[in-house]
Amino acid sequence: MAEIQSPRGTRDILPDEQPLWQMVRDTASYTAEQMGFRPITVPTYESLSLFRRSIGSGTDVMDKELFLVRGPHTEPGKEEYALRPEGTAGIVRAYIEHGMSSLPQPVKLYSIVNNFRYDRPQKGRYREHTQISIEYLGDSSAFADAWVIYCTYRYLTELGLNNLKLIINTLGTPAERNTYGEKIQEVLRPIIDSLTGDSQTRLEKNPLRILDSKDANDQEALASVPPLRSFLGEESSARYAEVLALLDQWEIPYEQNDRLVRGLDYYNHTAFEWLIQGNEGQQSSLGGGGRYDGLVGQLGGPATPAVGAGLGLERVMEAIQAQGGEEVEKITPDIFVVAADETSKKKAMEIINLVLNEGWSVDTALGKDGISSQMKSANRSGATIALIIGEQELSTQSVQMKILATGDQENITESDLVAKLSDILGQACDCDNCSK
RNA sequence: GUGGCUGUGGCGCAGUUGGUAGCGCUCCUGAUUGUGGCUCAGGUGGUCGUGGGUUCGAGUCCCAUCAGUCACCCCA
Repeated sequence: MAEIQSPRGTRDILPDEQPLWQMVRDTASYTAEQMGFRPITVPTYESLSLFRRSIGSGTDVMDKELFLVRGPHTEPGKEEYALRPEGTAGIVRAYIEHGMSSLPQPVKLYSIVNNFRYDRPQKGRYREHTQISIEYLGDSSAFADAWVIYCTYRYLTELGLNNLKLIINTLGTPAERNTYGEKIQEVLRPIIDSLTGDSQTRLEKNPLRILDSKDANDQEALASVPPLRSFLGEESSARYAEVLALLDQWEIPYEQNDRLVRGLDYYNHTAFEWLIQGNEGQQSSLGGGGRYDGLVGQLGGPATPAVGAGLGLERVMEAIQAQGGEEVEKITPDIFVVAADETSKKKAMEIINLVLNEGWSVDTALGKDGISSQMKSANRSGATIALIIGEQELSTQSVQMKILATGDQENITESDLVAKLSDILGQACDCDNCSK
């Protein structure tokens, strides 16, 4: 055990995992941009008050999971910052600060953000995790909701994930939400003693959150609470129906769930969550989102309707791994250059320069002496071709070209080298994204 | 924040009733001073998570602590 370890709840993604990790990230960016979302980068930490005003106290994220940031001379209560626990608040802050409300609406933004929550770590739950956060601002239509969901759907299916499940609900307008909250209080207050401690606290602070309690007694008590749907006005019901109809048209399967509330306070109308089925543990949620029409206004901007989503990229990666899917090839060099002795190393360095300029990837172990150990390195590097240079080659202006997989070797004059390498590497590599 | 289980070389593991810390893989060297994979031989690497305690003696027993993991809570 090393003396110094990575901080609790953080993890390293090592070189072997990087091809998959980068593919997960790149596909996220690609899908978002393909669907009109433009990239934005915002700071890793923001004013504490930003999160206080957006996420809302009474949520776990604010009450017990925030990483606070202070300067060495910060007076209490002044200049307080926090590492972001989620991406939306910072992006909305930037939208307001840079006057994006006077851009043509809607404004569609996305960002890949690392988020921090001071949770107790567990499989699939880290104190630092990465999300793609997509935000569709300035459009109140049901179509915007569907577009955001469609984007997340396309992303997840593009990665080859099956066993996906979309659950969806509507929370109605803030007024309808409040009315419903009061109804919950009215029904549950007389039997408050039968609820869990958490639910008792929530009954006063945030009654809707009781809905997704997993406790059997809580669920039993909730049976006598009418569904939220029965409190919706005609407009809200019609809006919800329209969202569902749009999902049907894109053939996105979903499951309605009256109890889906989500942990952040700013949602209204549509709320949704993506689950991965199979590992029915608690960490089956890949992410989710919803409409947050009040948020821009709450943060001091002009009243602006908006909808967004966030997906946890570590969980997406783990879901791919769990499916055993998506072979991502290890990154290996095209060419490995070997020099037999000191004088050959100079020529080897020229050759390296030449083939790098041609765009091939190169590795070498010129720090090692001896052809044998260099060839060993060449083999382990996974290179397609080894180029070997020694006294004989120097005197004949040539190199030995060896195909490592077969062991075939031939002597090539330097002037033919590039053409010959093109032949072989052109055949050997048929991927789209390599440098050739 | 609550509860269960687990911490032994880089990785995966063994270690009997307390009595000199081991194996496999990896890594390094050599057989093979102009050619890798296979094979064989040798070698590096551990104050047994950390700190106390019991004992003549602790990887092993006790306590604490840290970390991992699982389940709550909640989320991504």
